Amino acid sequence: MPTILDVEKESGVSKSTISRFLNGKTVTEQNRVKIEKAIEKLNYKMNPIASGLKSSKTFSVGVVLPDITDSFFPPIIKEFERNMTENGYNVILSDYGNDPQKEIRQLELLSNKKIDGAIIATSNSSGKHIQTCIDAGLPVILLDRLLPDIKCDSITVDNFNAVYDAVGRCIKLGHSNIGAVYGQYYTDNERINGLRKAMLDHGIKPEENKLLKINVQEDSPEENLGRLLDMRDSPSLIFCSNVYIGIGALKVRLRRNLRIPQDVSVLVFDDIATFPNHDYVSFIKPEFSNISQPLSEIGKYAAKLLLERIKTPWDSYEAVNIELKTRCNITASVAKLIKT
Amino acid sequence: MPTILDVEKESGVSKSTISRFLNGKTVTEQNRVKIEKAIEKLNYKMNPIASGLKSSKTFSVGVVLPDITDSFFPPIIKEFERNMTENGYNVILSDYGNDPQKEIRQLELLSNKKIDGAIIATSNSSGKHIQTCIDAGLPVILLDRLLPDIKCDSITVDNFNAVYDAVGRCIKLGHSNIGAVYGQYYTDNERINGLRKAMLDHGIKPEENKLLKINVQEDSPEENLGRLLDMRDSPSLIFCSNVYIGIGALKVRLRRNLRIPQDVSVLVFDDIATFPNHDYVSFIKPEFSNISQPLSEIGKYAAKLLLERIKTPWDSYEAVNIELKTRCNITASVAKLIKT
DNA sequence: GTTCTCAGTGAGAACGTTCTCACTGAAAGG
DNA sequence: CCTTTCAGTGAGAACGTTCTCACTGAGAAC
Repeated sequence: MPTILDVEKESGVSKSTISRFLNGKTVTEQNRVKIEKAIEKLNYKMNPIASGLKSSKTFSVGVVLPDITDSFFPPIIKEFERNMTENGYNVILSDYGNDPQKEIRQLELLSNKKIDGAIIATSNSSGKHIQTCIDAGLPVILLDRLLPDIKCDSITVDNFNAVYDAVGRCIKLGHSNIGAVYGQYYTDNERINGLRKAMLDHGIKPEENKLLKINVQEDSPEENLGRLLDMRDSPSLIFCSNVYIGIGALKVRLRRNLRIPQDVSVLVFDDIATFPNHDYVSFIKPEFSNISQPLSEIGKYAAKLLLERIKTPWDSYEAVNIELKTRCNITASVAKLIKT
Repeated sequence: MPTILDVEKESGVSKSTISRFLNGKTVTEQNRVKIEKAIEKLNYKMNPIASGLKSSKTFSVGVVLPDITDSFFPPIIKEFERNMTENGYNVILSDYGNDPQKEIRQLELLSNKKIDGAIIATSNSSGKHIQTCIDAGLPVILLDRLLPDIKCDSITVDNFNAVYDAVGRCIKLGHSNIGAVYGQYYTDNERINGLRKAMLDHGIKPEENKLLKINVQEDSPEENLGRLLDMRDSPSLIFCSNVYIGIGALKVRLRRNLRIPQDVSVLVFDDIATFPNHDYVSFIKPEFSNISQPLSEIGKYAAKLLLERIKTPWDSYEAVNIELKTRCNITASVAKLIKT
């Protein structure tokens, strides 16, 4: 492999000037020609390891996730990677398998590896490990949640307001007896609080026994949806706070042969068919009303912000939260109980 | 950040010995204690960039894919990453968006980045870019396909034999009027050839007008499945050579309200519900008979083989193909036309 | 007791860049 | 015409490791 010293010999231009040229600084026209000719002739490629040693930049960034087989992440990663690659960065993938302890270890490993930045979908409610990175000058961006006790950039969607608005629209259609099944995560919590607030602001008292919290890893969404349906005073509208529960609703619909929205109206957070090769649901009519997240956008903005942070010295910015808009699609799955 | 020289001063042991200790060579007990104490005290972490400069090892490997949002890949990547991480390697993700030209560029970028190895699901039928890497001493492992003209390790499943056997079983159940819809990829080709051979070996001449090749990006699987169903002498068994087409079959079943297997028998290559949060199909009875690929295993063996190749000097091995076994599950979706 | 072996050691070169700093010479300013 | 400026230059140090090589000294072999 030819080195910059070979190019120096071949071109007759000093390695300092060659290095400058390679890093985009201006050199005289005649030197540019000489250098380019020599590089071409030798098929010289700069060695990024040697380059990184002095500059302590690796042009690699980390992506730390709980589970890449969760359909939420691939579209985000795809767009993130595309944007980072376009800017000369590589993306290192780190799946911590939903293990909060492993998450901490993985982030530390990446940090020791001298990555230039990272995005992380954390499962720890404490952000100590993240704060450590930031303090060490490593830019980190939080994905899909906030950690109130640390100063850290984040990309989220407006879970609270999205549900607040969507449920508000359903209430205006006449629904007041509202139930929900929701999961154990940060986002589920935000969403269900949006629902509560919407009800309260419309003068409806949420019935807590109709808001069922489940552990999506352990509990069955279908079973809990069934409990709502089997109540004496069963809800006219059921909100499913994530895709797992939405799919539960789909199963219940088919199993019980439910008529939607005659028997019950349904509102789901997330898209049920996210994967291009798994869209075997959208044609079942009526589609569920849903709130869909701009997954590619999340990846895009994560890349954009991270690139900015990498450029800027660590102490000269305030942490920001980029809150992206969801898209709400109320379909025939929500009954109009009153004329509008 | 403390360096090895700080540890040298603190411990009184020379940096050579410290380096040896850090790389797992034996040092005397007393030196070990001194070094460990100094490292602990200074919170020293080895700088992998500096280390990589001399040793030209980055402990990073690449994963080059056409599309990470294809549900086929995440389970593979997950297991691959887990195994590589356990062995101290990082995984760099590179999604080339189904663009063969970009694939070549991305692999070259990774190669220039001095990764230690790579796995690639190629979309190029020529392996020139891969051969270039191998010749340069960079181990590359092919995923899910073979390239006959280059000497390269690969991990595949036994597409041909899996279909050969499965179709053979269907034929023994009495099916002889067999149709198929298949895609444009290498694997589709292997599979459909397995089908052809199975028919021929049972003395049945495949009717080529019932073996419909489609471009899964452009053509509609449903439409083509419909064409088979609408034939005067329509097949008693339809083989779908991949998950996209299998989902097409699912849609057709629901749209046309087909009775399976009374109206037609179905055999699908791949699992329809691969994603943990997308299993809203398996409960529709009868499940489609299918051939499922051991995705985690693919990731595991890819990691195993790649680690081996990284250890071994490039010219001392013969390229191998690891062909993993699929699992065939013939359900009630294939009618028994004759008593067995 | 003398030689041989060999695991363990430390000094210093090497890896291939970037960075620092002093220098050059042409253009600008007086 | 003389000073000032400043973009561009090249020599050599620096980055933090690993590698090479000559050396040590304890135990084995004779």
